[in-house]
Amino acid sequence: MALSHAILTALLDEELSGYDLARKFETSLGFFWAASHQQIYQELKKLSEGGHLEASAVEQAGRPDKIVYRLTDDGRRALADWVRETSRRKPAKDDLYVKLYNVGHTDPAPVIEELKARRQEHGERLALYERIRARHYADPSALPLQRQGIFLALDAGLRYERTFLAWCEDAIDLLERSQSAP
Amino acid sequence: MALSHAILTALLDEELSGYDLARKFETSLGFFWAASHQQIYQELKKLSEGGHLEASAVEQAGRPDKIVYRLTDDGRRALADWVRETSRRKPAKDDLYVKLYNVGHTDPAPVIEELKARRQEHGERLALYERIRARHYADPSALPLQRQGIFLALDAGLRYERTFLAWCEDAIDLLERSQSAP
DNA sequence: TCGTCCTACGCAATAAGTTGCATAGCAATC
DNA sequence: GATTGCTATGCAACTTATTGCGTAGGACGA
Repeated sequence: MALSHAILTALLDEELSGYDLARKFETSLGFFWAASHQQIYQELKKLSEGGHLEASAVEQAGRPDKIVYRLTDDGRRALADWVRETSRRKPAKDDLYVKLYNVGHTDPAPVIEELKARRQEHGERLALYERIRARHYADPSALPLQRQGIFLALDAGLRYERTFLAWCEDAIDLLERSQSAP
Repeated sequence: MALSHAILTALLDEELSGYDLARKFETSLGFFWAASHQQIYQELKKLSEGGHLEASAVEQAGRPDKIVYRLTDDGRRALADWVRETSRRKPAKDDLYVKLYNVGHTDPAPVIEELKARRQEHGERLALYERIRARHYADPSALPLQRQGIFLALDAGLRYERTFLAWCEDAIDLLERSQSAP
């Protein structure tokens, strides 16, 4: 009951094709709720059948035709209902933490390597978030309400990446020190 | 390919029944990889059939009999192989962020309520992590390697909760200010 | 013209996770 | 003696997500 709501959310302001949505889920909303194109197309079909979306075929010149989806009143209502429901937090579910539990039983070197790869990856993501913030959300309190919500999600992402990055550094330090002086 | 490895990891040092594992997954490892008892029992069956675990029935007096599982050499090897593989990060997938994207289109009040509930929840989790650290991991660099990995996971959890909590406060502030002075 | 890339949509199989229900022994308590 | 609660295990149905593959049109450059 979740990807469907993310899709409805993505269609709040604009009508999009499955392809457009798939691209959108590679950035923005996709930072907080990832989905592959296969999943998206399936979900779109269900949502249309359920009356939450309305599909219309659009002929295009110079490229394949497409199907564009837009929110129905029903869909808009269902989404608003969902926002009103309370949701539960989900545990992190990151392999890395499980791997850390293995550190005493297995060579820590590959885990250290993975930590370094993550440091790189999260550093890049952090830089990306920072660029987005500088470009679009420089003065949060001046934003209209609609953009404030998105800013807050971005801000959560920013803080998360920063925190993870700092942890990574310390984790690498600790494990490398233990390895060189056992 | 993930819960199975979490289960193997949980069985590194001790042999446990499905019931024991289910309880273990409510704390410690479960903070980083949640699983229900149904999932655990199914996975245990698969892992035994695959030769990664060995099952033995244990008769008990005063309570129902149980089945205890222990790692086979094969399982230990498979686990070590998995630790050596590199894994990818997973996106957060928290409903809350998707809901924030709805804030301009819907009444923000229920989202603010949810933020407050989360503040409470994450505050409690943080306090729990802090108690665990004070009790068992007061001096990280003095720990044996095996405990260091677990400490690092705990430390990641600690930092995450602290960061989330601070974000929550700021998010509530921002949204409440916007609401009272639109 | 051949290969590659982008747009655009989809199927099928499998894996992973959730929800609801069921069973059963024993202990303690009311 | 009936209810509640803990230990202990499981089935069945369903939803959600992943992986791999397939089709097809047009653009663009070598």
